[in-house]
Amino acid sequence: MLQLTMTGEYAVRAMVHLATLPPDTTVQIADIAREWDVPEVFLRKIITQLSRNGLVASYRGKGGGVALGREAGTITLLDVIECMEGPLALNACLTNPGICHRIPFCAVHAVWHEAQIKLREVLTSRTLADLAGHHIEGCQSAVTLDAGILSPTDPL
Amino acid sequence: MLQLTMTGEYAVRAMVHLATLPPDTTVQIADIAREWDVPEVFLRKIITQLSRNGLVASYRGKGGGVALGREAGTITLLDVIECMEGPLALNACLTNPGICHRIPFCAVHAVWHEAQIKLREVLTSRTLADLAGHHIEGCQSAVTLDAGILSPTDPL
DNA sequence: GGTAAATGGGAGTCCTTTTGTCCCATTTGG
DNA sequence: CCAAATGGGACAAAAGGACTCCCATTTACC
Repeated sequence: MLQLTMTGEYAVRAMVHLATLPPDTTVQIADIAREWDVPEVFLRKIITQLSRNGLVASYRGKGGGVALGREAGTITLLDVIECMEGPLALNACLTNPGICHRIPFCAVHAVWHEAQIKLREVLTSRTLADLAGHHIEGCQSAVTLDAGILSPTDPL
Repeated sequence: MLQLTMTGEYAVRAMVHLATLPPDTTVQIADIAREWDVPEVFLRKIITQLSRNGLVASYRGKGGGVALGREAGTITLLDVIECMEGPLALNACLTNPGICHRIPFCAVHAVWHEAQIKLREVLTSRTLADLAGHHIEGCQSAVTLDAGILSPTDPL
């Protein structure tokens, strides 16, 4: 299917969570799992993978936990997704040219190529810092909503 | 996975094939299957689905076959893909808002929304007429290559 | 009418991927 | 040493993808 998997989705949630914390703060996987509705043991696998690629730093032993592996401003959404799902390939012919023997005269291939470039552009245009910032703002808006200062129907 | 399925890929091949034919020409499914390396029985299922949505017109009985259901210029790549794979949804939260209880303050959701719009733009920017045209040109280039007028290393 | 040639449709098979779980090893602070 | 944390391998259930089989239906032509 042309859709992000739960693995990728969960990874993004975890990374956004980490990005909202003050730099170098560590948090435990169980806490992330609880707050973002992710099965804990599964999230452990996911974070291990992120850790192997340097996107998160993990600390074992009592008092350990995980933190962002690099500065939030240097990690894009695409980084997280490709870490879990492998290189982006909207169509198999984009990574494995041998599959389609009609390249180089396949016009469809060119369209997929263009589509993939556009998708990459969007997915690399926001860093975790951006996403975390908006997330925090959004939460504050929500709190404001709860406080009744804004009507629930007001546009954000 | 974030990738087109074989079902969608085969459907595109078949539609491009139909679009290269003169208007209202019918061809048999077995012929398309043979020429484009698609399992015939499987392609029959795919074309049935395209037929149900009016993208192809099918004629049963001896001497029957299939043809384009509408003018090639009115059918986009997205039409074909969505016919086979359902509505485009890069992330589940785009079609099923209830899944993510953090909307409307989820910044990631907004990114997926933008990415999907861009992807739709590309996939709707080319009709089968465009693709068939380029396909024919490409084939002619290939023929020219075969004739030895151009070197195989010459850029197309 | 009968037969051959074409698409239509339901059911089912096989395989891979996804989405997890279980259990235990390893690390580390107190 | 013990409790608390991550790491890793094996495994399991469920879903989805990629087909096949069998037969029904339609139609042209003799």
